[in-house]
Amino acid sequence: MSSVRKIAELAGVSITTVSRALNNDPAVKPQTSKKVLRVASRVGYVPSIGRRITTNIGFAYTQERTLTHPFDSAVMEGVVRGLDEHRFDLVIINVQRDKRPDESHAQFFLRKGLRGVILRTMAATRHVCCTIADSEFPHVVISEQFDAPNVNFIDGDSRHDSARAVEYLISLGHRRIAFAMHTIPDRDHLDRFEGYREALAKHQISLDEEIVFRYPFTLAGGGTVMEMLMSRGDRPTAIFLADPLLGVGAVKKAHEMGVRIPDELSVIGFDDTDMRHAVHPTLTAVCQNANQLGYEASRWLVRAVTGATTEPLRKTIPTFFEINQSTAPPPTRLRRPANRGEQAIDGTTALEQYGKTQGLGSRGVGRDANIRSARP
Amino acid sequence: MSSVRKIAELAGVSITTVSRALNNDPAVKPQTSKKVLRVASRVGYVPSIGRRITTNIGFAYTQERTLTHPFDSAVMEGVVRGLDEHRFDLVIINVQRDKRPDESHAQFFLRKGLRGVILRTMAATRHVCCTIADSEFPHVVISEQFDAPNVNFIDGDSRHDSARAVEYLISLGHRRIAFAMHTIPDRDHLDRFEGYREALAKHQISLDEEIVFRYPFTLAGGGTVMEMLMSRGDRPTAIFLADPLLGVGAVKKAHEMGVRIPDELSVIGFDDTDMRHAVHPTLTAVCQNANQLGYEASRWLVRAVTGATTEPLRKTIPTFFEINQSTAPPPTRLRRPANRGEQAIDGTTALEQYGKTQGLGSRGVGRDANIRSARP
DNA sequence: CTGAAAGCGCTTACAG
DNA sequence: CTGAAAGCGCTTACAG
Repeated sequence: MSSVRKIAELAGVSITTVSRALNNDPAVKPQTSKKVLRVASRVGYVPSIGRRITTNIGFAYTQERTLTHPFDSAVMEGVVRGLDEHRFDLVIINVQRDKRPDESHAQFFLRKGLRGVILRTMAATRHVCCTIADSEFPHVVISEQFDAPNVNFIDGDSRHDSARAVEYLISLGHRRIAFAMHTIPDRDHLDRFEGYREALAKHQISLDEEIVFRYPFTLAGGGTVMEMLMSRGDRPTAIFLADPLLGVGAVKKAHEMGVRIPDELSVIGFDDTDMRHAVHPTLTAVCQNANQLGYEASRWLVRAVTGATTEPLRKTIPTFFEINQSTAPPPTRLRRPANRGEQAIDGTTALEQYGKTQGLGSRGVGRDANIRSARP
Repeated sequence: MSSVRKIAELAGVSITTVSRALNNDPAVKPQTSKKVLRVASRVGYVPSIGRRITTNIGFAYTQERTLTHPFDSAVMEGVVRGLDEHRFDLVIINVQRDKRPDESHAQFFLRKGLRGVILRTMAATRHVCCTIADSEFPHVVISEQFDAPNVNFIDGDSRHDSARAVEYLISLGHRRIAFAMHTIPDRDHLDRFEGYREALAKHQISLDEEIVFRYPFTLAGGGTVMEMLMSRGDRPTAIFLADPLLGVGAVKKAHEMGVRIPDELSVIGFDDTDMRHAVHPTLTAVCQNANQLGYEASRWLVRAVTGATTEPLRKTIPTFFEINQSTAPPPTRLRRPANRGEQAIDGTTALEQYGKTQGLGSRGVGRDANIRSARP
């Protein structure tokens, strides 16, 4: 509903200056431009076509696009579903390609006619999200977390359940546990790494950087991880892979190499959707609902831009830990005490014991009776 | 570049009438409206914001959205990649939700400010694509084929290779071969079914509708297919699943049920991306590059709307047939003559023989030396 | 059912 | 570096 006229009024300048600021005219004094853009973002300005108003929400990456990753496609489906409720559309935009070097992000989004933007980011470009938040342009960051109070975000906290997953391996008797993550980490992968470190530290197992693998999150990447893992002299008895494609690729390669899961090697994966069920044995995994992240993000965003809410979005959705068939005690010859003063026990019994400590019967450990984490 | 003014001139009406026609004002005589809209589509009208012009291409389903299917996410990635070259953006629109009942598709797209549209459709809604083509609105249909000369499309012809795949099974000695496809078929699935029928007919094997399965294209759907298949008294020795998720889900369930692939059951899948490599054994599969379909579709479309080309798009990309480890001769007790007058032979030999008839050495049959189909 | 005219939204040459 | 004014794009009340 806000026109250049209204912004001009609020910012105390002429409509000419507003138009120039929005279009990044270098003639405008930076200070004036900044003021205008802030007002424009705040009142939710969108260039209108005649009397009509656009209903476009942007989907932007601060780094490379990863559209085909199961996480992204699930997020996008959820986003589109959330937009349905207010009849908004999703525009996939390319910031690197289209943002002019001398233009701010908010300016760029306004120029594109966007009402708001959903951001995907990685650790190295988190600061871009803060800049956007500072400009007051309506936004939600998916899958990162921020201390700055003006950044809207929604994420899944996988650290707690990652630690829990690794502790589960330790409880089964594993002491030498490998870890795999994406080459370029995002918050999620770092969280999972942090959970892994935490669990090891808690049980006085020292972290061996030699068995922390960083490969692209593809099936092939997972295959390479498995090859690297099994080629070692001091072979780990378990691995936690912090990404669905890494997990599936690793299991596939294990089959090819004749590595029996879970008899010879226990594998814990991570799942954003249902990929843990694609392989055999079904992966024990830390899971999050990526579709829900997208849905809640976009639902909040349309409500924010339509004025239906003025609350910020700062939400963390719990993940859950699901025990399936890819984990078991380590092979007997490699078994060691699980904890100080506690002898490692026969595989099935260990599994049953874990079930019992969780308040489940011995039959409760398995796919149909998932152990879901409580928040700490 | 075309304004209401120009359209008015070309259509021989006032700009008022043009505006009304574009906005679906019921006061306009249907005949006048149709004429105006045709001119608007033809000259590539887009409502402009001030002096700027939108660069949005729509992505629309004529039926339900299937965004998370590997085919769709690969297509979308390719589409976005193709748009990069001319700095266009992709808007995911929802026709069912937003198109007013009394509004034409072209009207709807124009109102949304789209320069062109990429269409995904199923067999039951093919006619919508024809209507859109008749309105002369810039479009490409992905993965269907049309006789009408004004419909632009790009598809992969999977019929030929589907027949080839089934013939390969027959050459291995299989006579009882099941088939699985999505509940609501699109052109692709029907093509694959047609290929299956063709191959059976060619070898005088009668088609048994009892072993033609129709389930949703999900992992769970594939699992159900496998359960249904194995619960039969007259168990088939092979199955061709016309969808990647059906294939992966079926293999997973086979593992769970203890069905050995390919010893007890040969499985041929279909792959749009690289999912055949996600399972063990790697699926013998008919494959197409969905990413390329998307890329070529959007690349042509932006060239068409920017006037860089005036050629129509009517392209069929060949699929290819890749032999991997999920296929072998049927179990001995079930083996029957592969063809009239030709005795079935020992498994390995049959495989080698097929390799030889294809001009490959006996080592040539396998993942690293794919048999790619020539067009007929 | 159609159009001339009024009027808002936006941008841009011109003036300061 | 900024603004008043001209002017295009579009829509809509008003007239016929």
